[in-house]
Amino acid sequence: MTTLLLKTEPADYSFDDLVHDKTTVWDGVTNNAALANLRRARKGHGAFIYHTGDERAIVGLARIAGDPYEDPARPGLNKAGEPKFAVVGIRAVKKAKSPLSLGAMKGDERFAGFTLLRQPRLSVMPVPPEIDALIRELTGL
DNA sequence: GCCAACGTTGGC
DNA sequence: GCCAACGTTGGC
Repeated sequence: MTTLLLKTEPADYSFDDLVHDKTTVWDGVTNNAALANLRRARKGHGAFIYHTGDERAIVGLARIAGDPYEDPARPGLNKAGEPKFAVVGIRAVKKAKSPLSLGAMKGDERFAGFTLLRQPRLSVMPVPPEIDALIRELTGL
């Protein structure tokens, strides 16, 4: 059971939008490392939603609604002849009682080494179990 | 296959 | 608005 963290610019698509829609297809990921992480999602896994831009905080929890699949809108193949782009359906679970800000994570040594703090621009990443537990504790999710 | 130039993300 | 950190593209 691997939890993911998904970044989104709230002006483009926010957690509140997801709550309103109930489900959505998480598409538009182009970076190969992010796509590799996205493909590791499995139905039922959790996914924290992180707002970039002015908010810079984990704001809610979603659930993977089904296994990832090829993006029908971008039917390209990679060099290995496999689908280049993948998407995954997610479902809103709960909004965080208290959003967990990037600053708070940076100031908490228990988050040291977390990919979110180390790898800028990566929009999809796995959340290790101990970080997962910490985020749930601090956000009330 | 290398690498310079360019584009994008996203924090500051 | 700036810029660091990457990724991508294209010339060679």
